[in-house]
Amino acid sequence: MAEIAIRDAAHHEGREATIRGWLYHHRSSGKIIFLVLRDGTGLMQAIVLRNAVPPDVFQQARELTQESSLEVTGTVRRVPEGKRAPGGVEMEVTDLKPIQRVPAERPFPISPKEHGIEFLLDQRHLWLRSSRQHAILKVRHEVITATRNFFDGRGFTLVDTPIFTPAACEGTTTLFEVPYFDEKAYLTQSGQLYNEAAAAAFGRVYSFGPTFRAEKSKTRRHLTEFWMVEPEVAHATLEDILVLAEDLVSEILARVLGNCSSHLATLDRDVEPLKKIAPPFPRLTYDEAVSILKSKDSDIEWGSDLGGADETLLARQFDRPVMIHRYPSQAKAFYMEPDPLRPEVALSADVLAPEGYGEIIGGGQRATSLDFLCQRIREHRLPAEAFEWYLDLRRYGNFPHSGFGMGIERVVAWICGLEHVREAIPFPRTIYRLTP
RNA sequence: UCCUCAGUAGCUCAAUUGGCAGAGCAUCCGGCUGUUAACCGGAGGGUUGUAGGUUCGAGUCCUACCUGAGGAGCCA
Repeated sequence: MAEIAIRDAAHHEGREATIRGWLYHHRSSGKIIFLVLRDGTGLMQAIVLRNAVPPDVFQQARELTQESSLEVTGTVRRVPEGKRAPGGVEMEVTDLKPIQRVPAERPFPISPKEHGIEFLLDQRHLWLRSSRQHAILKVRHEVITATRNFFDGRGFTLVDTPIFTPAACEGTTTLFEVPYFDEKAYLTQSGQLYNEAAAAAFGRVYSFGPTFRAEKSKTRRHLTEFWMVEPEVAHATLEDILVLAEDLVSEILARVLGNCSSHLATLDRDVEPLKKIAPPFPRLTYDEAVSILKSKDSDIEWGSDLGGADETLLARQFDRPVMIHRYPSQAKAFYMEPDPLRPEVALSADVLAPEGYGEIIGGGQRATSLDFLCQRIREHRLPAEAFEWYLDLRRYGNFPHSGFGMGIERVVAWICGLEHVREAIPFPRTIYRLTP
């Protein structure tokens, strides 16, 4: 007897097979019971007929509750003409063994009806089983795989950066402070500075891992813990990494569209806008962006960062991600290289996703001058001693280099068409949520 | 930190001007051989977020607090 995955059920048409999984839905109609099974690879309907199975099997099928775990054996067959079932094939059950029956006194909390977001987030450990959450996290997996393949295929070395850090990478945002024996440590908010050290050792590197920001942000685009991929390229200019960024985003889209069409359909995602994502992406200077925004009645002033509404307004002008470059230095991190032609702007860039999903990438060319960096560290009131090792990179074989960071959850939220990034990570952490 | 909104059954929500605490789903019992968030009949299920106040009477009005959601600022 073959034990099969639901994903492969169509290849077993006309044969007996066993499936191990969970009961997603069930409907009973007197002498016929419909069980919708879930095994992590898909959904399949199983049919139990009263006059075709032993009485105890029929009775056990009748008593099954939602999300009970079970093993079902039967004949795989095409769904009869005029009937519907997920996947096009169904199983006529010959035998059925409950592994654990969910007790009726304490049924599975997420019934197939509407629920509020607070309840669903409290039940996140169980909510993951729903077909919508399953589809989102499968897309997330493809986004991550595409990202790693992209860099691995271009000669990049994965270099893991520390999560405990001694000080801010960018003093502007809030850090999570944690006790570290007799001193204080902070959870990383970027692997950036360590990537620069690694780039001097390996040339082309990337880091991929969790990032923590203690920002008290309560918006659809923010988590306190999110995953970021950060490439850093020795001898690259701002223009070089803009090309890298548009190639990366385009390759991710191509892979997801190729491998996840059924998941995107589950999410009711309109894929037409996604099919247009290909290089080159439009590029705007910050100056051009500000004048476009002013012509659209934004009250932005030169020198300040773009607000969420500004980002959406700009992104709506284009059918693919838009790259805004050369921001005012005052709005950016201390390590950004000034534009030699206009020192008041930095060789920095952000990539804004279409359809109002906001900033998915931020990066730029790193400052090389030791004196300039010392001055900027003073201006930002950062603890100079914590950056001594970083300044060594300018003392020993100084080199121009550039890189960026891409937020995985924002990319997933955009591709899946989600209303909030909290669904794009298995267990979201937000300002008011630490559980489950 | 600020602004707005919301807390009533396990879940999603009603409850007229302040006047008997309700429905659907879920659960249990019964019916139905092709269901699709199945359907039909019945049953059980409540400290109305917490504390105080006004009133003959508060889910409803007032005060404080708690919890959550959406947004701003900040960011990926």
